[in-house]
This record gives sequence, structure tokens and C-alpha cells, in this order.
Amino acid sequence: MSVQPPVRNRLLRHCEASDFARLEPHLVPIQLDLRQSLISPNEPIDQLVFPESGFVSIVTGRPGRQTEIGLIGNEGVVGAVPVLLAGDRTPDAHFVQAAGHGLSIGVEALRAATEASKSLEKLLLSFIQTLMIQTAQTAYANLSHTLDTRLARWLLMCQDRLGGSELAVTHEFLGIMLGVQRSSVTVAIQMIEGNQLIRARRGRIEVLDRPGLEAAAGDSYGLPEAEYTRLIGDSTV
Amino acid sequence: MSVQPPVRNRLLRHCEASDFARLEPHLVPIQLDLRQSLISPNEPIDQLVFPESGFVSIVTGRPGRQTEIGLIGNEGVVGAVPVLLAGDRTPDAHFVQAAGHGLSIGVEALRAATEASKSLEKLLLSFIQTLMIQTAQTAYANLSHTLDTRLARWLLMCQDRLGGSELAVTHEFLGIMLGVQRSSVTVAIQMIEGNQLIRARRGRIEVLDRPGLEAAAGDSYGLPEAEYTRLIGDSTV
DNA sequence: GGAAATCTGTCGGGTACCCGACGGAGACAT
DNA sequence: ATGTCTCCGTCGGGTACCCGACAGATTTCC
Repeated sequence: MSVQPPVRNRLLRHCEASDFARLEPHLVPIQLDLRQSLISPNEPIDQLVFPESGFVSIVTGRPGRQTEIGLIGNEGVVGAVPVLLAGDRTPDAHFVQAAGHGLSIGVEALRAATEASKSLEKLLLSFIQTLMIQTAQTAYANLSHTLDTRLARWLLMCQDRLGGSELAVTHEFLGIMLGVQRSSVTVAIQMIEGNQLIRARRGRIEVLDRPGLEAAAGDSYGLPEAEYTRLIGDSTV
Repeated sequence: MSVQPPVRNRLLRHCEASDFARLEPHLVPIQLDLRQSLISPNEPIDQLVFPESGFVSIVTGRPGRQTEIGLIGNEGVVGAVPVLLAGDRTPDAHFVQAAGHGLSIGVEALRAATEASKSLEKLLLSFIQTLMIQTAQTAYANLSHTLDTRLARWLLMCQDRLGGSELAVTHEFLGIMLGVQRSSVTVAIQMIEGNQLIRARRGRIEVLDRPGLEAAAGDSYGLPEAEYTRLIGDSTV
């Protein structure tokens, strides 16, 4: 393990130095604009993106009834599933949910790198494993937890990937992510705000009490995060 | 592509002959008894299982509140995710949901085979991709579809893996799988039975009108199945 | 055969969330 | 300041499903 100082993507930071050296010449900085689509459903993928800041949502379902099944920020890479597993495309849409920037790499360059290095391939497959667990937990939370709880989970996952304590999201947008309607989000936010865990302003939510939020999220939060730490490394690196 | 005549597992049937030859000496027939646990949460995995008949549920969540996130029958292999991706264990429980039999293989033998053959590795990774899509669709269905619809989806997935038109399940068990309580299942079954799509007896459900069931399932059913056909092959082989 | 266990149908009260709608309130431009 | 736009709070009626409970039906055991 080694650390690449100027890079903020945790997956790249946890690369062995030789693997990072393999990727580095092909990495191209790109801007991640709000709502920008990185991967469209069923279209061939030409590049992967390692987010450095901001994050990306994976959503599925027919338009108008979409729902989020995963979230990728600087702990991961966007596009690894179809490229490393199979088929070069996916039925799920991937778009920028919080603006930022990232490092992109062409599919062929990445594939060449993973074929040359087992350790790099293993790292990326490990990330895919954590993403699967995240999706599974989403399925679980959607079924067995109330909106308050799921909202707490989402805020925590969001904060993990943004670093700061203030998130820029509207109730409308949260409703789409959580698959409920806007006015239900308003009520859920008031509930959590009433417990002094967050403070809500127009278009922004500030996390006041993270441990309290984790308690509110209960067992809907934490499993993929723990698995990430076990398989890849902790966030302090 | 080649066909292994005595084998009913579709993944093995879609193997190239050379890949099947690599696996075949290590395959051990095993019985799959109802509710038998194949993989326990967070315990090291020592074998994978290619089901020949019956199927296996993947469930997550704390005991008493578990819910199904995936289903593997003779189209797949149980244990591929942790073994091929990372870590040799998974937080999710895998247990036999419909009795039958299968072919097991030790983890080391399988790993040796996938390291020796790119095509075999690709086949198994493709299956993992379809499993991810299945879990994502489960998350979607749990959030956006009513119980009737999700039940129709489950019956279809079940029938795909069993072949016949009669399934042996109790309402109680369906409730656990679908994450609702038993009496709600009774009502949902009556609803579907009222439309002549199924016939329910004590402990058994018979599918009468599969196209009708597919219509009832709407867009909650079909995506992973289509992806399986695209990536691996159709069910007629 | 009868007893015991299991499974299924039903009911009544309760909660979470949907859905549409409307008015107020913060941000921004002119 | 004035209007415009977006976002937020709230309400009332409706539906899906929870939850516990109980009685009838079917199967299994003896």
C-alpha cells in the first residue's frame, strides 16, 4: 500500500504504487457538473470516472418512477461494474448528484491495466463487492425502514462522500432519491430536525449530530462501509 | 459454446467444453435440503454450489426482519460473489428455499480454474452482473410496487428456476421473502387468484397463466432475465 | 379413528405514505 | 420595490400494509 498525495480518490490512494503508476498516465481530470450523466442506460461505456469530490447516483426504474440503488463518491469508481464484470453496458443510469471533479480513464486503458495487474483487478472487484452490499442494503431499507430512517441513512452516506457537514439538496430531489413524494420528505426532515440531528435551510441541510443520525439510521447504515474498511482500507489514509 | 448433456445447471451448460472439463473432476453432487444453509453471514466460504434443481435465497437484515435480496437456481452458482470478487465471506445468508440437488466445488479448485481460464472467469463475472441487476430490481420493486406486483414477480422468478408450474410455498414463507406479514400475503394471493393467474392450495401455488402473471408483474420482472440471455445465453440450451 | 400441528381466511384498528393542491417564503432579476 | 421563480410547509382524503387475534380448514401423528 502506498499513498498518492495529490489524489483524493480513496480507491486510487489505496492502490499499490505500481498500480497507480500504471493508471496515472491515462487519468484525465474532468469536471462533474450537477445532473451530468456519466453512464446512460444500455449505451456502451467508453470511460470510467474516479470521483475526487462530489458524488454520483445510480438509479433504476422507468422514467418518472426512478429510484436510487447506489451512490458512489471518492471512495469508488463509476462504471466498474459493467466494464469489469461483463457486457460494457448497464440498464441503470449514473448521474452526478453533487457537483465536483474527478479523474476519468478510458475503458481500454483500464482494462489493460487490470489485465496486467492482479492486485489492481482485485482492488476494483473488492469495490464492486461493497457496491453490491450497498444495493442489497438499499433493498432491505426500502422494505423494512420508515422514511425517517432511510433519510438518516442517506444523509450519512452523503456526508461520508462530501466530507463537510453541509449538503446542498432540495426536498424535491431527496424525494426522487428516496422514492417518495416531496411533501413526505418535508415531514421526515422536520422529524429529524426536531431531534436536533440536522438543521434544514432552503436548499441545504446541515448535519449537527452525526452519532445521533447514526442511531436514527439503525441497522440500515454501516454494513457496506464496514466491508469497505475491511476489504480496502479506512478513510483516514 | 458446448453442451454438457447430463448437467442441468445452465451456467455449466453454457461453459466452453474446455472450461467444463476443467471443473468437472472437482464437481461433487450434493443434496439441497429445504432450509439448509449454504453460506452463513460472515463465515469463510469453503465451497460453491451449482444448483441443478431447487433454488437458493439470499437474504439480508437482522434476524426476525430478514428480507430476500436475490434468488439463485440452476441458472447460476451460489457463492460466486464473495469468492470471485473479494474477501471470501459475505454479510448475507444463503439458504435452500426449494429442495433439490446441485454440484459443489471447493473454493480453491474453482479459483484455480478461473485463474487458468479467462473465458470461465468471464462467464462467472457475467453471472454476478445479472445478480447485481436482480438485487437492484428488488430494491426498485420494494419501493415502487405493491405487494400483488411483487408477488407476481416472485412467482415468475420461482417458476423460471423450478421449471414446473407448481410451487411448494406457504404464505408464511412468502411473507418472509417479500418482507410483509403473512395475512397480507393471503390477501395478495387472493387478488391474483381472482384474476385466474394462479391457483392456490394449502402449501402450494400453481401457475395457470404465465403471460398474465408477467403482465401483472409489469416492469418489476424481466430485466435481469434479459441481461442473462444477452450475456450468457437463453434457457433453451 | 382422534389429537395435534400447521396452514389459511378474515376482521378491526392503526400507521406510513400517496396524491393533489394551495399559500407562504426565500432568492433573484429588473 | 416589484414581479418571478423556486422551494418549503401544510392540509384533507385515500390506499397499502402493519399488527394482533381468532376460527376454520387441512395435514400429520398416534
